[in-house]
Amino acid sequence: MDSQDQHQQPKIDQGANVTDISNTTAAKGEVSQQIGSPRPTSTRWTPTAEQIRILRDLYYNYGVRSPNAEQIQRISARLRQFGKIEGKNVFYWFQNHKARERQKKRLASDPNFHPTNAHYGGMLGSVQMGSYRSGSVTMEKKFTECSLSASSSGGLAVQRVGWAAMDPSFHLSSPNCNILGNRFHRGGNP
Amino acid sequence: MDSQDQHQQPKIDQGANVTDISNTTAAKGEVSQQIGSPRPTSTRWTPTAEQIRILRDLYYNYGVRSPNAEQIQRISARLRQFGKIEGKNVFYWFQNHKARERQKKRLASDPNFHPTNAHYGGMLGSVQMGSYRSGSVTMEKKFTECSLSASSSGGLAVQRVGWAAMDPSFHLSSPNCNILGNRFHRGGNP
DNA sequence: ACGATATGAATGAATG
DNA sequence: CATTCATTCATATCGT
Repeated sequence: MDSQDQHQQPKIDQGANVTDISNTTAAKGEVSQQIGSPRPTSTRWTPTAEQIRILRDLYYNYGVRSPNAEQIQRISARLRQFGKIEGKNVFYWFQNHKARERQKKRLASDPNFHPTNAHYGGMLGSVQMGSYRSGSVTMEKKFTECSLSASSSGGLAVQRVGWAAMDPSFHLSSPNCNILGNRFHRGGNP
Repeated sequence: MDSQDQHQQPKIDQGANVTDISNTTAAKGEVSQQIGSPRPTSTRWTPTAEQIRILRDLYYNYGVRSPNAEQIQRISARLRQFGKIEGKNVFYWFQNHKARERQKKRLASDPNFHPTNAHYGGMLGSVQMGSYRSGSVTMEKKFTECSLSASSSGGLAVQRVGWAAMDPSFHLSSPNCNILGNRFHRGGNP
């Protein structure tokens, strides 16, 4: 949310772009709206079958996981010929795809992994963080710049952890210093 | 700029999930900590509407982008009256907001020309502090002393990090006083 | 029609 | 600063 927008919800505008859906493939979840629809349906990008196919191909057959801005540009440009799409859609797609794949893996290997969006407790045992995670996981945590505001050398103090140095309360939950080490590196992604 | 980023406003309650119970991170003490809680109180900061409003105001109307430690302290102190918050939250907020605004540009459907010196006006209808980089690519001036002094002004409204609040004429002008004691490196992005 | 699920979008928190 | 990861919210879509 960057724009100073505050509006929302009942908004179903969207310029109703073309987004031609040529063939009526409708294989699976093919889009099916727009085309001069009196009601501006759809608020979010609904990938076409071709777009998904290509994205998957890039992901699985070409190992694309986190394309950079340039790649995203190229990819989205290419996919645009199959329907409306923006760079952020591609960005989110890879982001989500990777994350969910990883999540699924964790879920599979870890019997006691948080139920994410569970509708009601599925998990028992009030676990939270710390422990388990067998395999090749690294609890890697570095205390690199833990040394609060070294000095103003050069005129600009290290902005890193700037707040840590300035917050008097600073109670055991400082990010970089991370005494809690709440970050477990994801088990290598295949 | 068709992005209608929103969410998290329709529900003033916010953060409350269907099955979620008493979230309301708002103006309440809210005892965090999980400890056998049926719902592990989220560990991360969930900004209230007021807090976001103020942050955005600082960002867009006052050009605050990378507040330093003192400023972060003041800002968080001010925001604290609307809900639990720490300095790091403010720090990250600005950090993320800025980064995402930039990223959005990079992922925008149109190819940006990088940089050399062209400042590509984007979609910001807001101030976006101009470009007073006056020739020198690197003007590393620090205006740290520029801030502060406000303390008893506003009261009800935002305290506005001082300087800016004192001069009405500055409204939407150039926050030259920049809280950011920044350094313009790599002429490309403002 | 729902309810469940899949997935797009947003964003707090970190890391490099 | 930019990149990445984790979580969560919001919906489109599908199943029954």
